[in-house]
Amino acid sequence: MPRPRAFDERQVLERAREQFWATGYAGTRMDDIAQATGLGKGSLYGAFGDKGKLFHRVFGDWCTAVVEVAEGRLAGGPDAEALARLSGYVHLMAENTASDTERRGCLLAKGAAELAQHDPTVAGRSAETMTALLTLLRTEISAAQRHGDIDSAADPERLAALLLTVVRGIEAVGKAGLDPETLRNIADTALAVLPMPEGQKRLATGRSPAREN
Amino acid sequence: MPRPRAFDERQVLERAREQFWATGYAGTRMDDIAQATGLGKGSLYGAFGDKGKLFHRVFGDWCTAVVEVAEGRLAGGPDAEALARLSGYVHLMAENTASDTERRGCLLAKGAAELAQHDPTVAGRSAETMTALLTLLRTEISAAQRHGDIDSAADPERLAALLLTVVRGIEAVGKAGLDPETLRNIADTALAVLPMPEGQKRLATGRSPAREN
DNA sequence: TCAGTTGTGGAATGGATCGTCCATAACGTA
DNA sequence: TACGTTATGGACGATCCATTCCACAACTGA
Repeated sequence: MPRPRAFDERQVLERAREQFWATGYAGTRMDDIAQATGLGKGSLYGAFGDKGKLFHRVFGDWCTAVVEVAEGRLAGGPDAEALARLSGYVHLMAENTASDTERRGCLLAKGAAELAQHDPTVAGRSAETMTALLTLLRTEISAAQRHGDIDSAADPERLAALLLTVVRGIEAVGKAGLDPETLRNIADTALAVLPMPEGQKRLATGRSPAREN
Repeated sequence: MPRPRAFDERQVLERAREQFWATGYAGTRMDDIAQATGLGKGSLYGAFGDKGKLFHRVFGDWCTAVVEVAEGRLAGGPDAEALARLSGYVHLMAENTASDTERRGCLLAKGAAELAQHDPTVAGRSAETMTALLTLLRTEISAAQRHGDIDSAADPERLAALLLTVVRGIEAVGKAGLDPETLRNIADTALAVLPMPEGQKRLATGRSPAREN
């Protein structure tokens, strides 16, 4: 009956995300998005509402993706490899920031910085994302403790919060201008200082540690 | 000869900072600043140039203040108290974010997130600030190592980068919505995991540690 | 007291931007 | 094939905002 849409919604959202990511919410014009997607303004507004709704959609999808990446790296697997999974995740996040030569940073951080204060939707979604990441990290830390790779006297909740803070902090100091090599070192160091069980030797925190994956 | 200014420049900058802090760069209008300071637009532009220059001024002052706070807490003092100074600093930063009920975050992070990508002045100034903080932290960590409060096998440069990341990360996850109590715990945990010298008992990382100042 | 210089503040300007509107196009169904 | 419904996209209106302009005020040195 009706005329069907001539565009792929996912693709449009992708282009819109690129724009918001590159120039922030206030800094991107709807005309930019129209141009980038090839859509006319009428179609854009007809399909997504207004600028705010479109951003919420993009922001929400991004948050979902952030959690999915973490799930892909962390969730599931034998306890014996839990520490390796944690290490892989933290290093992956550091590498993402280190290789972000355009200094775009993370849309989650950027959006939260710009809008969380005044936009309850953004604030709520970012908070949800944080707690989801916390849960994933805590689960993995508990697994590593069961296998004896992390001191079981430590509170997994607290270590999870610390690792989350380091991951998000790497993003922040990266955007603030620290060089890629330093960012990678931070990931190393954060993993190296995790408390080992009594009597077990801790990983190197010295000047030339072999980077273990 | 000329007519003297009828306003206090410092005070005007303070009000302008409040505005930029509250609503970001793109989000604040020059009219807002004119209203907040009581100045007319002519005076504002005559005294500070344009919006960009005014923001650079405010941003620069903020960065200076951030470093000064760190210097006040960290620089100087006996080696025996170096670890306590580090602890005080990290906890102070956590407390700042924890008590920021308006979720304004830090202007340094906010400004860098919004502008660093496209504004070399902001990018440069924030990078300078990071390296200044790194230097302060490294010096203090070395002092604590001399006194035997931190394992001297650890690289002070790396530990400093880790602590800086934690401090900036607390700011980030705070803005993202983690609750104040968690933020305070993160500061505790970050200090607790610092490597102790061989054979010395590490601080508690367990579930109910006494918060030492 | 007067002249010259700079500060003041609000009106005016010019450009940019969000969102709407509408004539037209494309599709499925009867 | 004709019709109803939705999509399309570019022009348009209204608003907003940074910056300039200008008439006037305040001050100092001569």
